[in-house]
Amino acid sequence: MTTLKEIAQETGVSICTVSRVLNGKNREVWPGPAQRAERIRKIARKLGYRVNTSARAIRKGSFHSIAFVRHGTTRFSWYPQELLDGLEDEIAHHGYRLAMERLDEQQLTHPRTLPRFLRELSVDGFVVNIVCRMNDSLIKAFANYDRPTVWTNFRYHQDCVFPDDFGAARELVERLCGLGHRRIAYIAFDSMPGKDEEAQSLHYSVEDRPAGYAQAMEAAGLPSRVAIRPHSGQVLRLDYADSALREIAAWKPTAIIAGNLPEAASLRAVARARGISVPDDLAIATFAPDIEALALSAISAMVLPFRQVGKRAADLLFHKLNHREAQSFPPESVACTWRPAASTGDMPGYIQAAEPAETSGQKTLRTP
Amino acid sequence: MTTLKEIAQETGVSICTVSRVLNGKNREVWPGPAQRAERIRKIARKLGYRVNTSARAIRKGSFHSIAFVRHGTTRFSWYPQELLDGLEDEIAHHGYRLAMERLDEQQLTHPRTLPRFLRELSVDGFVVNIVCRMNDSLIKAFANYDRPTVWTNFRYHQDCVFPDDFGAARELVERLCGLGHRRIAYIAFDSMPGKDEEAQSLHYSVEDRPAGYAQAMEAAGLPSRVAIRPHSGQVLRLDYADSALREIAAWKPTAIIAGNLPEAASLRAVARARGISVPDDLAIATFAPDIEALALSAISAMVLPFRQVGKRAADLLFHKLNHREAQSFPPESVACTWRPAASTGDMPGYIQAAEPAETSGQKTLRTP
DNA sequence: TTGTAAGCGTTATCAC
DNA sequence: GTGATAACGCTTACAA
Repeated sequence: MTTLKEIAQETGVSICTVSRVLNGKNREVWPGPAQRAERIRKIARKLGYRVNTSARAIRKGSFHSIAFVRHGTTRFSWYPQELLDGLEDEIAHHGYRLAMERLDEQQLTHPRTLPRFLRELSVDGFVVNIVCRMNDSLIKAFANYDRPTVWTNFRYHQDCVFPDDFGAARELVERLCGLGHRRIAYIAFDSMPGKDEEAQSLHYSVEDRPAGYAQAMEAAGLPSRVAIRPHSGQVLRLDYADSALREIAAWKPTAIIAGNLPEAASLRAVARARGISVPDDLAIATFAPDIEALALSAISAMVLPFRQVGKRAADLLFHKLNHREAQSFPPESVACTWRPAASTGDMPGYIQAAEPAETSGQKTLRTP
Repeated sequence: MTTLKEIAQETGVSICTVSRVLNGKNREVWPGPAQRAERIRKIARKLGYRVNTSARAIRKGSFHSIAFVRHGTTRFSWYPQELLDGLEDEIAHHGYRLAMERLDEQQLTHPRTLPRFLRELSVDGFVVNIVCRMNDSLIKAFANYDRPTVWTNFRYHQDCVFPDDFGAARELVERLCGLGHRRIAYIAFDSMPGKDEEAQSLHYSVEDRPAGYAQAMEAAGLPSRVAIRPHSGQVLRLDYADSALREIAAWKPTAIIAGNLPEAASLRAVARARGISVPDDLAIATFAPDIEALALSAISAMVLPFRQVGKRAADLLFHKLNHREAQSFPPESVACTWRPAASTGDMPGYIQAAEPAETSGQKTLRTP
């Protein structure tokens, strides 16, 4: 690795001159020094000089590094690429770097096996992505480390940034009302009935989405109808979708809000199998990150703003870093945006290939 | 932050003694020094001492940090959490850390906007996760940086680690043969017909899986049958699944290998809608990472070993780091493992709720 | 504008 | 087993 020393020797000036020139701390108004500065830069380029960030860090007293902390158990952490994107953009803008760290279950109970990044604390702050509602011990554990911390995709009473799932559910109801829907049901496969221990490991949206739905329906003076199935880790639950749709069929809904995208996909698949056109006969709406690969044109969605969540988390972290007295901030929810279903929900190719509508018989869900 | 100096002052010994004790470089066989060492450790603990990794790095001449490089465009990178897990485990084992970095398209063409980690090169090596087959310029770009580099989930003629998709497809055929299947079709929705420019942006598995299938079928003396649909970014393509199943229905397959999990899920959904029992009437097999959430009990799969891919990538990177003369290594594919469908493929709950089988009419795919 | 010199926190060397 | 001393690469008063 090229050092300032080598460049100094090559150019015949002192080390600190090289440092100053390369950091742009000379005004370079006179021709002589300006020429010399140009020569220094040229040689630095020729030698492929890169500043040694460790040496710089040791002088500046900062690691210029933020840890992104996820849970060792996959389902206890959730972040789309977008969240990392937003985070990285903002962090890079401040000249910092993102270090991926993992926190395993037993590392919290046995401090002997603390992960390296906590043993060494070689970062300036934490962005935590542990989305389950565990007991407060974890949060207190982070409070003990003298580092600014921001929680992402997690709702708590302070220091957190998360998509406004409650507001999104409300807006979904309002949008559907605006489209003329009056009988809007809510279907989810991953809510737990009770407030038992297991429920504590669920993402806040599992509570907030149905709550937002219920509140908005009540505010609109409309009757709510909810069908819940117990959680299962499967990507498609056609059996759940089928039985949930049957459960509310007699109620004749014209729109359904699904708890998440796979659930919406399951519902759509079952609707198709029954010859119900989506969204023409039955609107399906849900919540989804803005990932191209998840595009489901027939399904309306509130788009979860994970890029902004990441960006905002970084903003708040740097604010904490620059104002060490500011110890915590109130919870921040980021608004979701409405993405209506494409009008060509059922693709011509499928319509043509589908079973003749009369064979599926069941039409109870169709609107008059 | 507590430093060695403070501990030295507190205990009344020299800085380097503290350093030695804390690094366990004293044998501590005599009682006197052993007691003193204990006292030093105690005070270090009391003061909350953490080694300054920057200072250590500057002394050791290493950043103790590996960059994980992903592409700024989401679809050009792909890594499950498992890959990161395997990588982190191995990296942490060597006392290194993982820095997340992103490479955007225009940063490659305009060197002015090089990302910080490449401008500063403050890592010891690169683990690259850019899975599209772009032109070689990117690979050459990395070769220019004097850092060991390993490519993951990417097949190339050197310096890469990836799941053995070709072998997995072969094994899928062999396993299905072992179960008595003779008419095995291959269905995929994301292969491009030609070798055009767009195809260069595809993952290697899009080629390797059908190729492995074709080779194994030929080796078994069985006729191949392939149905391909053009790529679309949607999570479910029931229309594709429907038309592809129709296309090969007359051939009367007893098993289908799907190009990936969403495709398998689409096929299963359509099979269900038609009253075809999976896997009893029609076996569906595919390729999938070992993520709990993707469990689809009725579908057989070759499990993609991403944890090992990550681990192996780290292994190879550290080998390169420790033997700087070893400039490159031949491509390494990691074997996948067979995960058969659960026998209770169609859940009783669904069967009960499903349309009566006679209404769907279409039984062409059933085996005699 | 430039050079000298000190110092950041740590580790390695080498006499003791 | 210990401690003085030097060194890692860089930044920055301060004096020239």
